[in-house]
Amino acid sequence: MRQSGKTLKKMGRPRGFDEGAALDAAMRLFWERGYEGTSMADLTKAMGLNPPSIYAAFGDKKSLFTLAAKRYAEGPAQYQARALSEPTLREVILALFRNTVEFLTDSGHPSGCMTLTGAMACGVEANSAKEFMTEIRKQNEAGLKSRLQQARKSGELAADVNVDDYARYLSTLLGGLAIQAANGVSRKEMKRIADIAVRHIGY
Amino acid sequence: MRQSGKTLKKMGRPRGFDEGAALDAAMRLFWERGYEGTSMADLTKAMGLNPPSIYAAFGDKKSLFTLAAKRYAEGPAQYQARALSEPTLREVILALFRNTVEFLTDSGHPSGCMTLTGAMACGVEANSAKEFMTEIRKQNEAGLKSRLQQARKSGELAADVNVDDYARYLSTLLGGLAIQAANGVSRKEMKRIADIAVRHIGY
DNA sequence: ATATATGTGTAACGATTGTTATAGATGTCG
DNA sequence: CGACATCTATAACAATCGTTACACATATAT
Repeated sequence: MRQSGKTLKKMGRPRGFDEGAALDAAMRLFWERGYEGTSMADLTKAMGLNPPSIYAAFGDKKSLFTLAAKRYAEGPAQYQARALSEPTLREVILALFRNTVEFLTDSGHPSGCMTLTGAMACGVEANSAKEFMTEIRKQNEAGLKSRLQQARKSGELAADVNVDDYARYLSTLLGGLAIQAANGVSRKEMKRIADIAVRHIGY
Repeated sequence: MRQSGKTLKKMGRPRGFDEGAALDAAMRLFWERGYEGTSMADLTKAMGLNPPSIYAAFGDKKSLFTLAAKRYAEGPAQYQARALSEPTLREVILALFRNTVEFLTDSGHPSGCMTLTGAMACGVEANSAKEFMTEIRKQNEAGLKSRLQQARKSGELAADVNVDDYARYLSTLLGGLAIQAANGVSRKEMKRIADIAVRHIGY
């Protein structure tokens, strides 16, 4: 349907903008605010285009989001694929974690993973709702932390263990399970994941 | 401001609905579809109330969401607090994972954790976007899995390790890090989480 | 140059968003 | 029984949503 480089038939007026750059702007916006949190008005502003140009080049909003997501998967998200190409398994796993941490906290792009934030909607409007959810998660982590401190005093937890870090680590595992649930993983499968987790922890 | 039980001044027409039940309906809806994915029209239908009744009893949409979220934290989400009250640390951690898996996959309520899904918007409209994000996450996990299979053939990974489960486990950890990023955890802190993770795995 | 095909800009579309004004119903209190 | 206070229902509000009709600009092809 679409053909931008070659001259096949009668050409009309050529496109006056860089499709890649426009798509990048859309990607960043979806990445930051999620699908529902990003309006076409926001997009027109960020992409520097008027609605008809967007619709002509990328289709409707859903289609634009899909294109932006593909660009994300084939671009910024390649840090994972790079890790997988390390020679040994040990290096793969170390690189996986190293790259992930680096990517998630890189200031060069919206922080976080678009596969989460892109669905975690947040127009400026809904920001307070999102923040409140974050607060609840932090409270849970705080509860866990104080329980760990208690265990430390009772000697159940070695004194050289950093309680903050360990609470965050456990929180990370539990939060990861919530994502697996969002992925549609079954209870049986999740139990096996949890089994591996507690086994590796040492319980 | 509000007073429902006691008779203090002149009373007017009493409320014709159960506030708790109405709030439960709102909670379920937000839990399933997120803040932005749930419209006031949806809420009026699910709660069986007309807009003015909702606004009089719970305030505006933001306020209603906050009340619903509190109800969630103090109700269904107490599974975590219950785990923390186990006598020993070992039991705490085992219960934490057991309860979490059970809760996340319980068919008695919307699956997943509201602190994620409540912010992960999805009106029916945006569902395809969310599903596409899930698909990307699954593809990443699949890539990881095939890399593990390769490692297994080369002997780096013990033959008795279930590759599916192990891939999901690593995915869980990495996804959990993405949530930590959404929580606003710093790079330095995330590195320490990752250190604990790889140490426990054995690398 | 003329015809044609495509892109761009403006301005509007109907639908839905969250919210509220208004009128009527229904209870409690003096 | 009124007088009053509150709740309920209908219907509308302005604003924004995603989307498109229309007119005009700008390129290629003959």
